[in-house]
Amino acid sequence: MALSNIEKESKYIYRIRKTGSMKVDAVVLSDYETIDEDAVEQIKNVATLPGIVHYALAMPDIHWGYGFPIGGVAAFDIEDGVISPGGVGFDINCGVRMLVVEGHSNLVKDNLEVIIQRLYEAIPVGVGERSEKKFSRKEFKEIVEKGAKKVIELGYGYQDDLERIEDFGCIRECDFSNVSEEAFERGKDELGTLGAGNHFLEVQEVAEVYDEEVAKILGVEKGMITVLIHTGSRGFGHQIATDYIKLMRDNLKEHNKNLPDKQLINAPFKSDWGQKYYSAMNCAANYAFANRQIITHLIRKVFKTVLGVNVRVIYDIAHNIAKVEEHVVDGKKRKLVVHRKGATRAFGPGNDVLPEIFKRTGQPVIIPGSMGTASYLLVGTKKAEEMTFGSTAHGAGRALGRREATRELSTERVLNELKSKGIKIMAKSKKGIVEEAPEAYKDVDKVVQIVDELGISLKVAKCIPLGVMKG
DNA sequence: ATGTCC
Repeated sequence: MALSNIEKESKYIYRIRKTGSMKVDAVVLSDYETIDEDAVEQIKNVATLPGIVHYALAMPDIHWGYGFPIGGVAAFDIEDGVISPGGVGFDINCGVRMLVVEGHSNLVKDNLEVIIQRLYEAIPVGVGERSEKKFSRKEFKEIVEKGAKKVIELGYGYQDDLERIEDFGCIRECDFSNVSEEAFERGKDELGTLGAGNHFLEVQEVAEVYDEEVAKILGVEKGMITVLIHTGSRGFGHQIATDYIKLMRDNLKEHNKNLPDKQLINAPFKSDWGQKYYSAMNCAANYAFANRQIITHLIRKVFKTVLGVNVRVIYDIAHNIAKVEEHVVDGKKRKLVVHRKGATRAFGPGNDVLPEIFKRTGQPVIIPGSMGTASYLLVGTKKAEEMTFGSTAHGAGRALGRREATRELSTERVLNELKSKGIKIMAKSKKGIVEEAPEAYKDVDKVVQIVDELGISLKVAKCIPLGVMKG
């Protein structure tokens, strides 16, 4: 790979010194072999944006995305910095929630086929798939302004679930009046649906525990059955991203005239357009928290009905979002707009925003693997707060583009490989199976090893898949 | 990711 101007700073830390219009350095946390040149070009572009602070960062799962790379973290000064839809991603608050099933694991294993089947029947999955449940416009507004809390009030889950969700499942700086009618129309029938692409629902087993004490506090033990939900804000968030990319393009021509890449379209955070996008984006973030909450409720119903067992929430994280946070930069506390696109918040022990239960451990971090590979539960660290604006990786990261994967892999082979590992799969589309094949992704074990070794999040447990459901 | 192009 011909990466120019990249310096090895230490193991897994590579720095690209600022040149040209870059305002800060770019830093890539990865092993050299897997760094993709196009994605490095993107992180260098991000470093040119107004008000960027300290450095533009890339996590070990970095790969090419719309404008900003996926696996990217960029923090902007709240006063003279910007907010960019491309720095959040189209699937606003795409994220992961981990659940644990109470009762003996063999009960689930012996009934796996029926459990997967029932989950498949209970949770709408696939492109454009609608929910049976219809919410009124008034309810919908409250859901996108109050997030998981509102759907819990409507009967989808328990009050206790809330402290097990990042930001308690609600981002307050939101305003439904900044959401288009079209976004509402697309979103109103999709609450409680999984979607397609890399979204999935997986039944897993805790195969290994690296830190017994922390695992116990988080609520997992070796041998337990977990369920992982990976989904986001569906057509609702997608439409909000689309709307504001266009609005910023039409209304902020002068501000955006010197962009190295049109896809980096952005607005000054404190400007009208910046605030409008921020408040609409947060509606989508709340929608996604509510979506994962409703899906949790549907999963609980299946496990209760089929096996008579309860399901608890371990944690729910966002990995496509921009947030206002306080961080210490060069010894000074500053208010920043932190963009995490394919990156997970990883706040450490003692952080003020965490609930009591996680004050000792740091916040739980969930890093899912690709279909048929392991997923990890970790905790955030002080080191992440010092080094990465409190961030870590979000997954395996694509190695092959969707088109490449479709060309190079066969559905049959992917299915046979899953079968040979004893993994049950229910999938809506054949196309999805090849696009999401393990071979299309980097090695999640390696990504997790790197973030753990860097100390920006620490391994707690590893879960291996038993059954998976996909769009 | 996505009513896989307005």
